[in-house]
Amino acid sequence: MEDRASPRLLDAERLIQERLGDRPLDFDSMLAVSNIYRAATAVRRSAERGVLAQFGLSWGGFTTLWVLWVWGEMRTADLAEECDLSKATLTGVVKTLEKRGFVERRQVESDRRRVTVALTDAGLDTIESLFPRFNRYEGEMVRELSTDEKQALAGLLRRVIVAAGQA
Amino acid sequence: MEDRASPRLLDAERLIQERLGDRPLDFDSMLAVSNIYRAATAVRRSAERGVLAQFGLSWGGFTTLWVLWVWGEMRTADLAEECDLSKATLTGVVKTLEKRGFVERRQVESDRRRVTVALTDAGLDTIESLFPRFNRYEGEMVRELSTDEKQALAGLLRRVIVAAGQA
DNA sequence: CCGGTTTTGTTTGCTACCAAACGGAATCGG
DNA sequence: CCGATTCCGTTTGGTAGCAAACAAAACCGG
Repeated sequence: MEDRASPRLLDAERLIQERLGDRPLDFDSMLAVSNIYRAATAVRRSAERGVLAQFGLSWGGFTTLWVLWVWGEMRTADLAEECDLSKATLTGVVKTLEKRGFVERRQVESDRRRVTVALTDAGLDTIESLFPRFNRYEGEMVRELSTDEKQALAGLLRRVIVAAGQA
Repeated sequence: MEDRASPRLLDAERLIQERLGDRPLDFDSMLAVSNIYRAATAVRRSAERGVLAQFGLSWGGFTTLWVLWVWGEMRTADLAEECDLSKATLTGVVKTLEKRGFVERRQVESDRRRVTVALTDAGLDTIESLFPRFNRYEGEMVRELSTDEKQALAGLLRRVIVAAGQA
């Protein structure tokens, strides 16, 4: 069965194979990995331009808002973990979100090393109105896949996430 | 069939569903998209730490070297396109690669607006010895998948790339 | 208590990434 | 030719991202 939807991508992949075909390489793994990365870039760029820009948010900023919405006020370290960012990066993202008035920092009384981050009212309003739109946009980006295929894709990726984390 | 390899990921996904389950959301699309992004981050980080750091290269720097290796000397705009980066970003990446001695810029005689980028001898040596290692590492990161599954994954992602590009 | 250790978030220094503005070079219509 | 336009790569100004160094606070053994 031919992949009618993406002749250009496949052509490029074939050309690469022609150029490197005489070497003993693992093309299946190469194409799987490079397409993961390309897809992530495409998805991020599209969402940032198509939805997030209107709210003045980057992908990382959106993710942070979303995590705080789902889980509520959180300590910095846990928030970084949940957003899949280093603590250092999170400090910067939170700084930007504070500037925009979406979140606020709170000193923890019982342990003054600690800081929690929470949504402001404006942040809550924003994520409440943004997330349904974002989710519809996600649907657009994977509209070519059936429900089964979306689930299969998520499942395959889950196994890659685990394996890459251990590699 | 349960997904034994990633209980934590699935648990987190279930918790999110519990928290948002009363809203009319498209969870299949949400999980597909977020796992694409998570997998790309995992793969990039793992490769940068496990292979590229030894050569003083970032993911973007490696990609650029690789494209130049496969396709040969290229004009800036084409190189940016092939690396899936903006021209502005590519200018910076090339600057770094020049500093490291991996590539060189060349003025085009016939059109002085144009610049080409080419591998130096050091750059060629580097990519020749690096790429086989990188490719083995790619294999490690997707080791949990069979050949068929890798190809299926690449195929599904190709369709997402196209759809996201049009969304 | 008190000195050493661990924990926690921030800062520092660097690279990467983009959009938009720019400035020099080529091209095209007249 | 020449003025307007288009083309090309870089610069500018901003956010994001990491590792490593850091400072302050808490903890712990004696």
